[in-house]
Amino acid sequence: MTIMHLSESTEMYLKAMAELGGQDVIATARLAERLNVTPVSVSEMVRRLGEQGLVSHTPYKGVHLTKKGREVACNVLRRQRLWECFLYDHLKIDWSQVYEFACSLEHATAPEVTEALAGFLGNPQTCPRGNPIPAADGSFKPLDAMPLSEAKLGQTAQVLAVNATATDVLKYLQEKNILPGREVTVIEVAPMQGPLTLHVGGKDVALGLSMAEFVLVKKIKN
Amino acid sequence: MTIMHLSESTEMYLKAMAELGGQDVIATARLAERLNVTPVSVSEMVRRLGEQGLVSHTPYKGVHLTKKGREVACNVLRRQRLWECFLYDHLKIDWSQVYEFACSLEHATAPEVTEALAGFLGNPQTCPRGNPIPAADGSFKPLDAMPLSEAKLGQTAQVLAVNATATDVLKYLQEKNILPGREVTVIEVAPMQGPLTLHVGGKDVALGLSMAEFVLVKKIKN
DNA sequence: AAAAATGTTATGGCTGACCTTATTATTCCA
DNA sequence: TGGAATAATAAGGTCAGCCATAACATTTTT
Repeated sequence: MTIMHLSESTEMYLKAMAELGGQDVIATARLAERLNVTPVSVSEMVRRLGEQGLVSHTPYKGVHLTKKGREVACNVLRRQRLWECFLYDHLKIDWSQVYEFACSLEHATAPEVTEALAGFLGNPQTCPRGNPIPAADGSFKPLDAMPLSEAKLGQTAQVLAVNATATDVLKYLQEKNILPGREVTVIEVAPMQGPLTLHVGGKDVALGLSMAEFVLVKKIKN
Repeated sequence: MTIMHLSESTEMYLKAMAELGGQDVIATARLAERLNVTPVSVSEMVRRLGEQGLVSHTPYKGVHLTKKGREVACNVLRRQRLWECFLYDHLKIDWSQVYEFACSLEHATAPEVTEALAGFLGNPQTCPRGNPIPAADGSFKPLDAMPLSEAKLGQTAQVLAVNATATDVLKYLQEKNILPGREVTVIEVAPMQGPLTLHVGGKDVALGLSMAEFVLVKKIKN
């Protein structure tokens, strides 16, 4: 693997794609949203990433990670999630803030430090948000889960992971107790892309569909 | 204290000044050396830092930290050195590499993380290189030490701290056993800014004067 | 099939932190 | 005191990563 210096920005683009795409093709607009930049900026950056062989872009159809890009992205995710573990388990940083702090650290982490950290933490398999941590060799088994947004009325499911990254979103989910391990039941599905109403931890909670997309669950009943 | 985003570069300049100046006036050329940039770039940056009230510059006389600049610098040093402790004590990173890895992390560390880390580490007072760690409020008692470069022939002294930052320099000092806690005896002082010859750990070691400036010692005999 | 929405490209601009080269100012020292 | 060394300033350039605006292409919806 060629050694090259990837900028923080590059890492953020690749990570975003891994987080919200995995293998699939991703709309450039989704990237713009998640990264908080304009679509024009995404287009520019996607071209640069394409030139570096990290992504492959079919105009008007979306963009996806190449093998090389996915390797880099998994590496970034590994660092990110290991730091999340450290910040949460050892530094007792608030759950909703862990992602953003880990994100900064991630970009500044040399491979030696990453592996030493993994050892220190005991090679954890998931981060505090429930997402799997890719192995040092880049291998990565995605969760067998579905987005809560696809759950049917009456369904009870267990939250496996939260794939959101924005601190305010994480804070909201934390307050509403929509956290890994919890069980939620869908008690209402409003029409017209309206919110889901969930029963969780003895309370009813309304959750917008777009937020529900980032809550990954496993059916456990019905 | 006004909240503002200081760039990584700004932090590096201020840290460099704190490391090699403390209170004193520093020649812009020394900054250029340590930061590995041209004197012209230092001039530019010093102007910018001056405009932000972080340093005060008297042309041809040098530059020094303002109160505000020193506060920021101490904060940076605190983060830097706390990470050094973590990397060395917990991740078992090689002594000579700890500085550079900590340096990257430092710029990416939020105040909450800094303080949580300090707590986790048990509020250490010195970093693995022997330098004192400024307190959270910015207070900072410098070492009562002299540079080894000023030691006289025949002098025996104990190394208190190593103020070098370049990994190759640290590696050299590590190999030669010039480390905090060690005792060194000056057995020769070559003329014309020539090297010192030291006796340390049963061996004789030659040390250039400029490197010796970054080894801080306390006289213990003669 | 036309209109609306979405995605892409082109152009030009900005910022921070560097760089080089050349000129000018100051300080130091013999 | 005059030349050498050092420091500062000026002018112009680069690069990444963003921005806005506008034109154009494609896809989706009606």
